[in-house]
Amino acid sequence: MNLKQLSQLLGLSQTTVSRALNGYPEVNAETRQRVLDAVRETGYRPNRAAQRLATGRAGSIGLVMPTADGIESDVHFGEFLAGLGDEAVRHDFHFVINPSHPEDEVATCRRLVASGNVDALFLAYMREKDPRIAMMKSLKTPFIVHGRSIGIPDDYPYLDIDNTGAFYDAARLLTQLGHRRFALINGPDYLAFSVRRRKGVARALAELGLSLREDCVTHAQMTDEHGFRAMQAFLRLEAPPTAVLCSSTVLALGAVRAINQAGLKIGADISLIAHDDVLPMLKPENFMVPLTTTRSSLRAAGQRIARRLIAQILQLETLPQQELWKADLIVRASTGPAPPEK
Amino acid sequence: MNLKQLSQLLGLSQTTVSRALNGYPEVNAETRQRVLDAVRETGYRPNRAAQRLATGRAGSIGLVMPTADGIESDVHFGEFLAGLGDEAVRHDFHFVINPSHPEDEVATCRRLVASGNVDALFLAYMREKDPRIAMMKSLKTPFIVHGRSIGIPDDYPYLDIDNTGAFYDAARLLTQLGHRRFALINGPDYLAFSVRRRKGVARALAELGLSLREDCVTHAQMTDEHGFRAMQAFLRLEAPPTAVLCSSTVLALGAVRAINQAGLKIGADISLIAHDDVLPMLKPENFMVPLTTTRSSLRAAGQRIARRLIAQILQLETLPQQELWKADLIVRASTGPAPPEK
DNA sequence: TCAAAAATTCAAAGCGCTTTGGATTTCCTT
DNA sequence: AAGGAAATCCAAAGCGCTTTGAATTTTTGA
Repeated sequence: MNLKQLSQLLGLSQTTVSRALNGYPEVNAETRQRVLDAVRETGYRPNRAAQRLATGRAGSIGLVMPTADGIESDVHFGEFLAGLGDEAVRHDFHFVINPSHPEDEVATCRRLVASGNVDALFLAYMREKDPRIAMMKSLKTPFIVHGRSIGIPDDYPYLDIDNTGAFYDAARLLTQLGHRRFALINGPDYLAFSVRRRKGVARALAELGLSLREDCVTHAQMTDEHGFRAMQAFLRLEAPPTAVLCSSTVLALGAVRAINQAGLKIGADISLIAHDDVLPMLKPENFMVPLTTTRSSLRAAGQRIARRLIAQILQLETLPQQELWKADLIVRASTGPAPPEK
Repeated sequence: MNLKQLSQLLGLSQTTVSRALNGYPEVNAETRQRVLDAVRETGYRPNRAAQRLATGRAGSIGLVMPTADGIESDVHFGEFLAGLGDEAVRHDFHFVINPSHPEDEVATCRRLVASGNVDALFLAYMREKDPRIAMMKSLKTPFIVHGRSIGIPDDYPYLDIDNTGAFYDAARLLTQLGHRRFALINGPDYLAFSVRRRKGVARALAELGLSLREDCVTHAQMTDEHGFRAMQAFLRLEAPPTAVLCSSTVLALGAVRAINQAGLKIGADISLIAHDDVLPMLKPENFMVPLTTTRSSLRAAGQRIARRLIAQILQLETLPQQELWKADLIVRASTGPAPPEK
């Protein structure tokens, strides 16, 4: 069943049927209803290839996967992709997934856009002064950044969470509980979100005239292993921290183990707050001691980004160009008053 | 630059140029060379949408992502996808990534095929008697299975590794080293590869009249955490195993930690072999004690599957319908003679 | 009531590629 | 040298949709 057959069936021209389906105003309401009914009955689905050819739109979104050591197998990536896919499938949008070496990202993006196979690009894993942004702004292809760069103006479309705010709030909760010795188990130091989270913690401490000690911060891939090692190192310090923040529940997993192993009690000897991307496989409430978290769903972000990207391509609706989501601070049992000084 | 312009430039018809580019025989070798040279010079790239419309092929591959708890964030997924993408991008193929609840996979696959948006489907996470296979065979859309089901005939296109053989070989190495008490830290029990790996170990033991004790096998998501807990449990047994097999280096990570924590020496007190998917972020040779592994690159599998899928769609070349890759057994320091009985 | 404006609808021209069915040339045989 | 086969190349017809420019019908205003 194609447009021609459908229009013959209805005794209308292809033009009218096409317009009825695509929401153009110059078509009688009654006629439109007839068309929609016929579509439902016949199960007509427009041929995407023909639409793409006629409109010049590719109907797909490009994403460049950084394929370096320690990045490509990011646990968080699958979850985000699930969100993206969820929304994209609803609009029959495709993906072009282009693996690339991280040093080559700019060129890969450029090539992908030039290929004409995508009509929007998705960017993530932002770094400081990320060169991809200037490059994309020089092209006319729409794009959205997940996260934000640092050190360049925020005048591009992005969706980010308020990392600074989230970690400020978390650290603030802990200072209010009397904690003074802090540690942060963070993501890679070249990624912008890590920088912001660190800044959030530092700010909360600065309000009390404190600062984050250099040996109480670690930066690395967000793996369980990293969490474990980092926590072990902290516990070996002269005056170990009593308040620890983790950039991911994956990191927290390792940290918790190290704490238990040291015979300390979470929420009493040590308070812990982790950032929760809402990975279904790792729920903070299922930890032995339920974790206090700053929460923001990665999957929801994926959906929203797909939605905005698609809206922009189809010029359906005007969604905000920049969004900064606040993370929820969820207090559970892993945070408690600072232990008395010995 | 489009076909028309290119052909005018060359003083040829569109037909001839098209044929020259698509490798048809009825074109003079010299003419073809002229065309190819012109393409290089002008940078002409055929419009994919037009090709798709003309040929009726969608130019994309569908993949249904299981989106259940503990599956979608599979660390191994990203790595596999990198392989797929790598090959697909070379042929301008797209992906349609369709998230789905696992109980709904069959219907989702069917819908995806019916949408006409994909001309091949990729299936993975095979279970016993997986219903998707019969369903796909009833349709005419090409598909490839990564892995194999169990309990139904192997008469569909697949790429699998010889899981039984790999784990048989691994276990055999250990029995030859004198080990008699075995344990297996495995993937989820409903997945076919887990079943096969267990079978491989059981077979090697059976040759010596031994069997795998029920309390020496665990099945769960392949996370560090699982590896750690499982190993801890084994070590608490009356007569702990001296030989342990892990279905993933991710599991081994946790297992190693548990062993170290118990003060035991890997390769002396306990021998360990893990299956290595060649995740760049987790190299077995970088473990404190380098790990003996059964190795098979997940990324290579992704590339190969994309290659076969695309070849089948374009009918380029005839690649084998069924491939069973042997895993390499790489002996490193984590395996040694069984310790003397006390 | 009639011309002008607004609301609907339509025919036809692409979008850029593949492919069918013929032309036209060139190459062999005999 | 002539007839037929083989080798090349071409014009034109789609593929199924969108969109332009115009035609037709309905409303509106004076």
